Amino acid sequence: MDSILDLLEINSEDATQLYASLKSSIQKKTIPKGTILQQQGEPHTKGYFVKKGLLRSYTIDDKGKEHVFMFAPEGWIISDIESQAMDVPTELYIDAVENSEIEILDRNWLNGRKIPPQIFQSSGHKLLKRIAVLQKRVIMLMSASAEERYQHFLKTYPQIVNRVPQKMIASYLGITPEALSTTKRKIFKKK
Amino acid sequence: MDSILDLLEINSEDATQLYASLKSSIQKKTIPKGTILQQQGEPHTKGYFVKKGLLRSYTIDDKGKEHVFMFAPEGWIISDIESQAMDVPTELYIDAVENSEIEILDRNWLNGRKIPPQIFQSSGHKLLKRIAVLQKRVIMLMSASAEERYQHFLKTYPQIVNRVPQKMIASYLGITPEALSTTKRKIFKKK
DNA sequence: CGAGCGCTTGATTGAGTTCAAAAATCGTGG
DNA sequence: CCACGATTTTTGAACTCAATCAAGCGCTCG
Repeated sequence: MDSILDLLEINSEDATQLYASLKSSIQKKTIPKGTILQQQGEPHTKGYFVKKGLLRSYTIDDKGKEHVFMFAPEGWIISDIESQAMDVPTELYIDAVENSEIEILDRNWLNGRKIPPQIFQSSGHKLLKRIAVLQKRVIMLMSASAEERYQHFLKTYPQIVNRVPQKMIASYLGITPEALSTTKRKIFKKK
Repeated sequence: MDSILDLLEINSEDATQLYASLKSSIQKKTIPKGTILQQQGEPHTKGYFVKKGLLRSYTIDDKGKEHVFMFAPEGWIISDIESQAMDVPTELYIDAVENSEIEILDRNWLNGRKIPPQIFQSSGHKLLKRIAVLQKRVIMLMSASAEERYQHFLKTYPQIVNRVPQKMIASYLGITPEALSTTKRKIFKKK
């Protein structure tokens, strides 16, 4: 686990609101597909608000294997919350899956001092939602088969399914691309 | 840590304020080992602050298998954040692993309306930490072997290891009790 | 003090991985 | 806009780790 900011997923309405309160420290950027915004080991994580395009965060384990932690389409913020909350170097890479327009929030973007209470309060609810998503993910990883996980992913992230390579979805689900391919064939046969 | 109020790490003035806003809904209880506080399917979750003892939350999947989601020793609050944030019936059972003294917070305990903004802000950091823990857990579940997970659990929760049955630890790690037994044997042989 | 629960051990099974290679798709330059 | 090389996806076979099934041991607590 590299950074705490990557963990945060908030929706576009709230992100827009938050943006207004932070604009002084915001830096806009247009980046091509494949751009790496942050790498494992960097001392601090930043927040990346996606105006257009798609980012993802992921770790690379000691065997060199990638594990996608989250995707962030338009209107989302992606960051490494663990790095931020625990004040440790980030464990997460963040890169662009598509050509993207982003706004970079400085490393204190989630720091209470910078954010007006009423907005923090509303973003507090976002934190709860983020916890809810992670809770569900943990339960899925512990108890669900590859097929169940994929079905759940289809339901939960229909807007992402067709925009990212299969191998990244497989990585998000915690299985190999080969296993995902087999799973899809099995699902298709059922129908 | 004597009370829920201490968990929020707030000064006495704020504490008094918060206490006033919450006391109507706090209910103290002493419960024996095995008491089930909340069951899957109940429309609302509550918050349980552990003064003494140990609680856990878990799901039971369609094959009847238990999956421990978290443990809560002294000073922790346990609840179903997903149920609360998404306003859906709870998926989690919560019960007592040991005889425990608890304070029960009504189902709106995390609701911003009830809590003064400056206090909510301080608890915001706690939410971030909780997200950080879940982030780590997801990454462990995706990338680590049974042995690595167990080693990580030993490091992270030394205060819990000797207080809960092996089968619950196995369940928390996402493996069977048999596999945990084998894993421990392997670790022991190494030394 | 014995019945049941929890832990361990071993044998078998199975879902998913690894490895290899072919088929499909993508993207870039001419 | 096409063509060709690179990347991604699929398919298949062999293998691996943990799950399942089954049996025995040892504690505890009723």
